[in-house]
Amino acid sequence: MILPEKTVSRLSEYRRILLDCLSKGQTHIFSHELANLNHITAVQVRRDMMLMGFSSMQRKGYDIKELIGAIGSLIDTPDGLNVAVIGVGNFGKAVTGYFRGKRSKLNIVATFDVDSEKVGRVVGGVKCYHVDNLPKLLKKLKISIGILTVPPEYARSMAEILTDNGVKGILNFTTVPLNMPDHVFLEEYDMITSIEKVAYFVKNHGGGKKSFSKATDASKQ
Amino acid sequence: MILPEKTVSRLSEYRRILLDCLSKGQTHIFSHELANLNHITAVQVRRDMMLMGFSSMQRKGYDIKELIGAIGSLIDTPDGLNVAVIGVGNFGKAVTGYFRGKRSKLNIVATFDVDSEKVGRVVGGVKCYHVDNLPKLLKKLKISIGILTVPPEYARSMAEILTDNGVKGILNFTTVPLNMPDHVFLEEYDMITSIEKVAYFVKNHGGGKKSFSKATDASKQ
DNA sequence: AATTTATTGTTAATTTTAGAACAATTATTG
DNA sequence: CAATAATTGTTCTAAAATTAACAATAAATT
Ligand SMILES: NC(=O)c1ccc[n+]([C@@H]2O[C@H](COP(=O)([O-])OP(=O)(O)OC[C@H]3O[C@@H](n4cnc5c(N)ncnc54)[C@H](O)[C@@H]3O)[C@@H](O)[C@H]2O)c1
Ligand SMILES: NC(=O)c1ccc[n+]([C@@H]2O[C@H](COP(=O)([O-])OP(=O)(O)OC[C@H]3O[C@@H](n4cnc5c(N)ncnc54)[C@H](O)[C@@H]3O)[C@@H](O)[C@H]2O)c1
Repeated sequence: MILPEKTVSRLSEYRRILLDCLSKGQTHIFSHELANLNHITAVQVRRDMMLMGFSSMQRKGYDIKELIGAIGSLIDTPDGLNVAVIGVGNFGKAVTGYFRGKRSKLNIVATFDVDSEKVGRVVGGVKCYHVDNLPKLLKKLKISIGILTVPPEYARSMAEILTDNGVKGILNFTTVPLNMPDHVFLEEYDMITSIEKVAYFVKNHGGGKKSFSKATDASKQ
Repeated sequence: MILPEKTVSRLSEYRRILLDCLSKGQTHIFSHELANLNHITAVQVRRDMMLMGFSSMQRKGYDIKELIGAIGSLIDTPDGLNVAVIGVGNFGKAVTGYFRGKRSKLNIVATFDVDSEKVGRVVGGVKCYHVDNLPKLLKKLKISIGILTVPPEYARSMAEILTDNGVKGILNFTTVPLNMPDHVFLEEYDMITSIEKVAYFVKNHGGGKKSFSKATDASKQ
């Protein structure tokens, strides 16, 4: 049974927060606590738990370790997935460095570039190869996820190489919207859109979302 | 009248694409063309146009220049908004460099850090100041948007300084969810969440969104 | 051990977002 | 200039996401 995209995003966020709680020695957490830490509502948390088929001992809150495990068993692949970063300029390098070691089940196993300054070196902690080797290495290293951080004009051709060589998911940071075959999951993000959204609401609202200040479940703790 | 967040995001994306079309000498565009370039449906485009109160000469498509202007008049502030980046490590530097010059109405006027290697220098094309000067300079430079790229442990305190000194919108790239007063618009993004979403769907679906392959409006052109 | 309190799981209601359908309109064609 | 074709604006419908409401349950309190 497949979970909604929004729920999956939240599970990832829950896990980040739960790991933090765990490292501080906390063992259980109530729905409204997890909600507060994430700035969402407790109902939403409980609903997500329900969707993923997770339940707690009533009145004790959710067992943090178990919950982390449950989220992991949904998101992670037991043997991990291999990831490649294509284009390691300023942004690609920052991304690579940021990911490294963050999730043991997602391994950035190679980066690719055309720049002879980078090819053959270690960039952001990972070996950089020339893009000419991309098709070969994608298969050899069993890479199933690609992160695109090349200049916009190369986005389409690189995406094609990825999908032609077994990649099943792409995280596209270029400004070029891609059109992927149905069997490839595509996630796109452009921070210009984010900042323009902020700008719009700063301009038209003096900042601030809606005006949610209702007294519900969520205002507890 | 306030537009839905999703519509605002799309307007930003439309503008990016339209600017590209304009630079290629195109003067008009049909709803289905704009939709195809963005990989959404034509209805959605027309609906967004309706929401923003924009209309075309029927049968000629939308006037690209006019549309860009209309989007600008909604998103942009005539005199522009000033933006600050807090924390110019790998990621902050990449972000600063990426934004610079991308939108003339959003000016990154200062960056802030604690590292003496950076303070006083120009980082990513913008002067870097010591965070100690943050309160003073936020007011002096009339900064209304802050981009947070500091290490997680400083996110909360930096956000507080921002909101205490007139900032009305925050783009938070740290892994710490923030709790903002109602009058501040907050946008958060973490790429770990994005990649884990990709991982989930690669694992549970062999990639691929839903399975939308219906013959509608959108399949034209 | 009865009563109160806190918290969950779930259903129902609401809101938000997207899609389908189609009449109205304008260009193009014969 | 009538008929046809293409495209929009909008209404009506559908789906997705969120929130509210509440019964069920288990702990805590008396
Ligand atoms: N989505 C976002 O939020 C965001 C933020 C910053 C940058 N970006 C995008 O990321 C991309 C890179 O930005 P940047 O600031 O790092 O630019 P950059 O110029 O610093 O880096 C681009 C890198 O790609 C390499 N490259 C060029 N052609 C290539 C190819 N065919 N195959 C592999 N590598 C190739 C270059 O050698 C360079 O190292 C751009 O498309 C930019 O728009 C996106
Ligand atoms: N959201 C994302 O997609 C994403 C991606 C990469 C990094 N990040 C986040 O961005 C942040 C920075 O990441 P990075 O890779 O650039 O790390 P980094 O260590 O390279 O940079 C951090 C910078 O912040 C400076 N700094 C430290 N304390 C400060 C303070 N109190 N005020 C101002 N500046 C201060 C440091 O001197 C350094 O220059 C982290 O929180 C990281 O989690 C987010």
